[in-house]
Amino acid sequence: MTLKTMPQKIDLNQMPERSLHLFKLLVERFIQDGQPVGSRTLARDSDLDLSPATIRNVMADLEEMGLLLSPHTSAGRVPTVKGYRLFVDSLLRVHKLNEKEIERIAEELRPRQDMQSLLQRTSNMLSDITSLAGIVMLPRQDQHALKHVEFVSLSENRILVILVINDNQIQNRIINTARAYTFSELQQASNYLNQMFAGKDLSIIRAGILNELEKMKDNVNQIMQTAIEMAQQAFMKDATGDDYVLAGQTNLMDVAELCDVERLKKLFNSFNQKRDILHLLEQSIHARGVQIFIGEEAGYDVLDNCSVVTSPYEVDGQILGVLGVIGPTRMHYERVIPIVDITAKMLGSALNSQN
Amino acid sequence: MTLKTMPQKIDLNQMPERSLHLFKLLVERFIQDGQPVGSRTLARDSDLDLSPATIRNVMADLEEMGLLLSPHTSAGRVPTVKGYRLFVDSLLRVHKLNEKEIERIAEELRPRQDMQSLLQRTSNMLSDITSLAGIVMLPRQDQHALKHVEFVSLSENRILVILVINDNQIQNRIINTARAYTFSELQQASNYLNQMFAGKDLSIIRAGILNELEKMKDNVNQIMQTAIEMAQQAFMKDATGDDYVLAGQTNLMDVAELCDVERLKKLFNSFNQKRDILHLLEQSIHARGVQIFIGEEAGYDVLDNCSVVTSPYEVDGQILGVLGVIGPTRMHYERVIPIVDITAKMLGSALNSQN
DNA sequence: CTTTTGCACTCTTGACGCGAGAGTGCTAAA
DNA sequence: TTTAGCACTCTCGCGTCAAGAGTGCAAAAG
Repeated sequence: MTLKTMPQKIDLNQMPERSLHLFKLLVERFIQDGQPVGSRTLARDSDLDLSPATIRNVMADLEEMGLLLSPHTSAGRVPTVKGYRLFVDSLLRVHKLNEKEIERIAEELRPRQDMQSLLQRTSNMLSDITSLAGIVMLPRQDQHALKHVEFVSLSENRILVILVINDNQIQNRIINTARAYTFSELQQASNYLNQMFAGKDLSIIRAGILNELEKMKDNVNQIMQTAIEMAQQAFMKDATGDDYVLAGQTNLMDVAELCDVERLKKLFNSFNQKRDILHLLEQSIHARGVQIFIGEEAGYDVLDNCSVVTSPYEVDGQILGVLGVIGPTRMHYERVIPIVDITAKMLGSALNSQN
Repeated sequence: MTLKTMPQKIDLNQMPERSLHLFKLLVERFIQDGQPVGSRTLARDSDLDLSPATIRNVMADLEEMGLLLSPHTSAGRVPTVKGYRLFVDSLLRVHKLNEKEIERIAEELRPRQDMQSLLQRTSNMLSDITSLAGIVMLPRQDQHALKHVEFVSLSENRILVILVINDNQIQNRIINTARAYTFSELQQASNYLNQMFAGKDLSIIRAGILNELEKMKDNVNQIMQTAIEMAQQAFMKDATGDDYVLAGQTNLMDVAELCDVERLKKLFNSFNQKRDILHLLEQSIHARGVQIFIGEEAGYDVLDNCSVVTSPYEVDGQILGVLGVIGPTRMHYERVIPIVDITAKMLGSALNSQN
């Protein structure tokens, strides 16, 4: 008795071929029309020539294994989270994308102005093409090689600092200074800093700056002092770009499973707070290839009835971030998975060619 | 007979004092609890000592004037759009904000890093403090005095152009060039352009550049040629910042009137498309002070059952943009109006002190 | 002339019951 | 092992019903 309730790993080889086949059919059917599917329907669908009663027996077995469950006695069955897991991991045949779709993706990911808008566009495209919500994490900031620093005086005591990082990221920061600086002072300061730090990582630069500050007590070189002071302000606080771009949230409002306003609100709120979602995305940052989170499997109860299909994207083998699609557990995985997969790859190369 | 159906202006002086009073009470009551209010309730609420029947007569009059209507025969009455109009224009007593709230606003609008984040914060604050959706239009771009231009080489044939405009806006644009430029070439080019165009408006600069291009055929000065060519690319396309920052959309999901998913979806979609909403905001850009759009009055049917309270914000008497709050028609105008009002003023001065 | 009382009427809302339909589980037969 | 038969259960839609809220109107009261 207790055995039945024990969550047990599914051993594919132990399972009758037929059961698996029927299970797959059931899941596909359910994904299609969202209704619990009953024995009769399944009997008709399957190419095997079996009576509903037989199907019922099989279904009872599958339910015992924890792959199916019925919402109530006289409804058909729906897949459980565990069922979906088995389905996507072992049963799913992924579609090939057709030429047109690939072209569409390539077109949208054409290298363009700046990274931000490329990522935005990627997210839009994902949501558009899947009719679900698209999400693209902004690149992780763990490596920032300073390419160039530049100062521009804005007013009396406000200076614009422009940092060019890794060749393709641009950061603007405004710092307030105690006194006004002349144009040439600023120029000399930036020359000095560029000479000293260009190519180095920001973390190293920070350490270096502290170092210089020490030395400075002895050294009265005005230029250096200016430069270091400004650098201090400019580099010290890290603009943590821990963030993502989300698109097509409204697509989720069509999904029948989520159409109660309370649930939607919770979901949207957690999109805004970003914390949970970021957490989830970060989990897949070191997976290689597509990863799938099903329902509240991952422990985020706002994602009940939702699945998230993710893939890291990388440039030069360096993983920069994660992108993906958020939708109902009942989504067309066979389409979504290759889309996410190919998008991640193409985004990688688009970013690469932008350098 | 036909007279009754004619939409007629309400003449306050023509209306019995008492009717107005009761009407105001009714609207306030309805705003409070969202239920159609009946004669008995209103009789209890009013300090006048009248029987429900009398109230009913008054209500019938008000309905005839088009200020009220009953959802069905045996429900109470609710204000019509016209009713709301009368209410907000003539009956409403605006609350004074208490110290704490003003402080809160001031705190959030403390001048900070860059304009973008200030506006974002303003929007968040508006939504937070009203429990509705906050919206802040990005400053109109009709005046862009070029303060400074700077070139930074990113790679072989990609150059970062930094435009500082109006002392407080920074634009980064990346342009692609046919050949690589040396550091000093870039420097000379920017010097040349700064000298020539600093302080001028972008539109004038564009004209100027075309002019120079003409002359250039004769002139073979390499520096100038480089500069003009790059400027051509950099200045020509206008980064139309026609846009806004929206916050707290999820607050609208609590609003009973909108809680059907279809309506919400439409509303959210039009937030995303931005077109309609921008249109609406632009209408109030030349109003002085707070303006209120009620329901589909303005002709945007997605805004059915919604009101938008807006106010332009300005620096040095120059109107930069519009901010406001979006909520159900049944909102606490007496609180929202002063909040929007004061926020617009404080945002103006925050932007001002940022220069 | 205004206000109130009384009353009939209308409309919503929730509860209840009912029957149809769908699907199940179990048992016994093939 | 599979199937047929059958009783059982649950949802869903529909109509009914009574309660409650609020109205409009007419006649009485002030």
